Amino acid sequence: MQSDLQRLLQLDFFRQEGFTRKQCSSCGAHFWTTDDRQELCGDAPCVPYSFIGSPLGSQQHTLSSMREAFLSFFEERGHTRLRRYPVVTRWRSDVYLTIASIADFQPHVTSGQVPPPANPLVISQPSIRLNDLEEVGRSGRHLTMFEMMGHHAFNNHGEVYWSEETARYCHHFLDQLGVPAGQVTYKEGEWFGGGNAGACLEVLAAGMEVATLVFMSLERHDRGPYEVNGERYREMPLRVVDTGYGLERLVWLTRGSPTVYDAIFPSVIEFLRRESGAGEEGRRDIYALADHARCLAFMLSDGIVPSNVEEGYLARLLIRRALRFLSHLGLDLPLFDIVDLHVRHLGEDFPELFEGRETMRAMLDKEAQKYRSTLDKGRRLVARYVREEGNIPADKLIQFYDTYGLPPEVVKEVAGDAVEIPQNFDSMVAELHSHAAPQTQAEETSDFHTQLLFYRHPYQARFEARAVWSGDVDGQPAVILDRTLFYPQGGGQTSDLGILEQKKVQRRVLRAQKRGEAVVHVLDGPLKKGPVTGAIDWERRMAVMRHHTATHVVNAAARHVLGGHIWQKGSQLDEREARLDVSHYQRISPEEIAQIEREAHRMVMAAKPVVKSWLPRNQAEQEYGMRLYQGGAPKGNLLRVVRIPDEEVEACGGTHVDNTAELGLIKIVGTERIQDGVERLRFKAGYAALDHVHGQEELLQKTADALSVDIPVLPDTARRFFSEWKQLRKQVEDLQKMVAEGGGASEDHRGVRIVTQDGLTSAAIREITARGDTVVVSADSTPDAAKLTIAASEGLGVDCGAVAKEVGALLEGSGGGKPGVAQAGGPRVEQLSEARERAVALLKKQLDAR
RNA sequence: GGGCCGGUAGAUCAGCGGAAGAUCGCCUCCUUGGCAUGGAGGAGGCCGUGGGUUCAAAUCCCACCCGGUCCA
Repeated sequence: MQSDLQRLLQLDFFRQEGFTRKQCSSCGAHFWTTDDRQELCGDAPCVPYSFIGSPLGSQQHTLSSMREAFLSFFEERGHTRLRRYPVVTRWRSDVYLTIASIADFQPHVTSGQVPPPANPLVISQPSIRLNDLEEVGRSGRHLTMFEMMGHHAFNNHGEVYWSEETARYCHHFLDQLGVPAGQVTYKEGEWFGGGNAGACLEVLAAGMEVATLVFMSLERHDRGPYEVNGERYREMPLRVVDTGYGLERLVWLTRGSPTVYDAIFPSVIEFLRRESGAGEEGRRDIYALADHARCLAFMLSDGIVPSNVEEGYLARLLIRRALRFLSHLGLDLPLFDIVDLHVRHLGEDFPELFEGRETMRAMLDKEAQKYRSTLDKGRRLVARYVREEGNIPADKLIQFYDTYGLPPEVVKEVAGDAVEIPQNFDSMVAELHSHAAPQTQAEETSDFHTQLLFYRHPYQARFEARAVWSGDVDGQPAVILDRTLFYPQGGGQTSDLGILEQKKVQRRVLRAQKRGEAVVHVLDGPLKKGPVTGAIDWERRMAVMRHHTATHVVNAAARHVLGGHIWQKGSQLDEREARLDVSHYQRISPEEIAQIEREAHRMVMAAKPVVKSWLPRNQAEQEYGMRLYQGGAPKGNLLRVVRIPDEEVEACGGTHVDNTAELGLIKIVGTERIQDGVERLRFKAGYAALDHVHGQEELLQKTADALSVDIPVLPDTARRFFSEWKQLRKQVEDLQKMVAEGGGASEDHRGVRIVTQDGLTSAAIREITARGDTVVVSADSTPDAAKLTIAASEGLGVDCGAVAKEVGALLEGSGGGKPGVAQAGGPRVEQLSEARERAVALLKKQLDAR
């Protein structure tokens, strides 16, 4: 370890409390202990758990009592208690799930951009880590979801507290729990993650790590003087106390049960044991199932929708694992029932879990149903493969997994000895997907700053400004202005178009785009530095503003109609149309679309103001919650908040109308499924919506005209025409058979009937030849192509293919087929009758030659 | 976001350049006192949509729509 970092851990506190610094005789790590005889660091694997069967502490805790003990301990010592954050990270885009309490404050607070919501603060943060998934249930201590209790101090301008106080708090807290000081060791270490690093103390009690005290003081820098885990770091101005106490582990410590699962949700374990009747062999499945269900309770109620992408995929992964455990245990009950056990249990401390329970049930049922059909389909596939091909090679096994989602164990169930699962299956799958990491685009910067006039003056179309830079962008002339009304492309909203004028020279603005703090206007001709007059295409801007406000309205309407799990997953809008992608677990039905439209119009007709304001991030979050982050994770401390009172609040940088009444009409024109779990709503507002309705009416009218009926009877008429068409097609075939049987155009040749009848369908031809001893020649033509079908009953010894080949040449085309049936064709329509005669002649010749 | 797979009768699927098939289900009749079963016959297909290649496309190519699946 770096000596500078190490020095930080040589605390006066340790000396005052009678700790001595030792080096572990097993792993070599330095640690602090009050027990002179202690030679080992106290961490796994050097030391085994010693609390199982002999718990530590003065009382046995529950999750609830331990959490409260921790939070109030720090509250009493000047910390502000914060509510938990969601387990899905709406406020940041670099990770999907909240993996630690400090994740709540990254990157905005830890980078110093945003002040902490309180300082110092204490929180118990439900956190999800899926990296040791296969250990869950097996090891007795791994959990997919756990609460990380943390007290944090952000030492920016003034010092709040640092390592001495942090260690002291920890010591006192453990003391208050009744954990004897002699059982606790503090192991020195270094910590890194999320671009930061620092020294840390691992707090070990009875062989288990119960907390980590991190002193985050470094940030990544290419030429920094520190090296941690192979990366360079330098000191940063903000020093952060980042502590993480494992709630579940502390509870376990005070209960001394065989596993952490028995300690924290005994009633769920008990239920599963009773229902499944499983003994020792079902232990692992029961533990893992109970764990996964608890994790899912948080994931789903925090708004994750199972999907094949992003965090939704992680939820699906857990759901499918849980379903497999269910079936291993022979339990025939909905997964929701087990999740609900947790919800009812946890609901006292997290009442929000109760909301959206029905949605949770619907999503879980849907997933179970999907998984069942995937497995059914896969099993049939495997069974057929084994039947037809025999053994399943490794690459086929991988294909079953990768393409059809069939885990190898399921393949094994069906295939038995016909398959062998390779040891390195997982890495073979990984190999399949190894490809270059997507290149991250470097953010463009600029020395210039453009004042954005459209926020203050959203209804202004003309402005005066100065061109402060003139040059080329991607080979096109462009200028940067000191101030502009042109909205640069961003946040899903298209760029404004319009005109820039300078001394009678007019240039069209082809697009405006952001470059750092500047707005670059790309032009159809060059302009010089100096004063310019600008005018944006006002009708277009107004249409865009309508679409943007309509997007917020539709988002709120969709949430009202479909449920609280609806989150914006993206949006795109211009003057013609808006597209809003939302998280949802099934296709949106036409009825729901109608309801959403209706709900949207309720907001339009209520003529609600659209209020825009700039708020500090903490204030905005406090007033409006995480719902703000619909469009992704904005940067910086100051957020622009667009609010439709009582309906919708979003952090959004786009241009909006002042009142929902200005939207006029909102028409949803289509839905698409972008991915599993993400539905796209396409809609139009204002004149664009009206134009769309007119277009639809015109289509209807044209269709009605084509059928010479009135619009109201159109569906019936179309249905009638379609069924009549099918009926007539059948009749034609039947009549053709009858006509051909009647044999007006047939002759006998050496006991074989030769039928020449044009325009026969293939069904008729087959019928005719089925009688035996018959050959058929049937011609067909369009204005620019001629076709001849030649067919013969079985066993006549003629080769229709040869005939077709020769006749095709006559039509300047080609032909071929099987002996029993063949086609010939070509462009020479006028040669058709000659070709027909030739075909008959050739067939006769063949019959003669038999 | 990327990769792979698929869309054919009500269901499950085969066919993968030369006449749209199988199994189950459905309908009618026969066998039976009735049911299960057995037998005979029959109905049911814009071969996802739109372009293209070809004498000829369910089949090959392109685009789109719909679905499945794995990875980040």
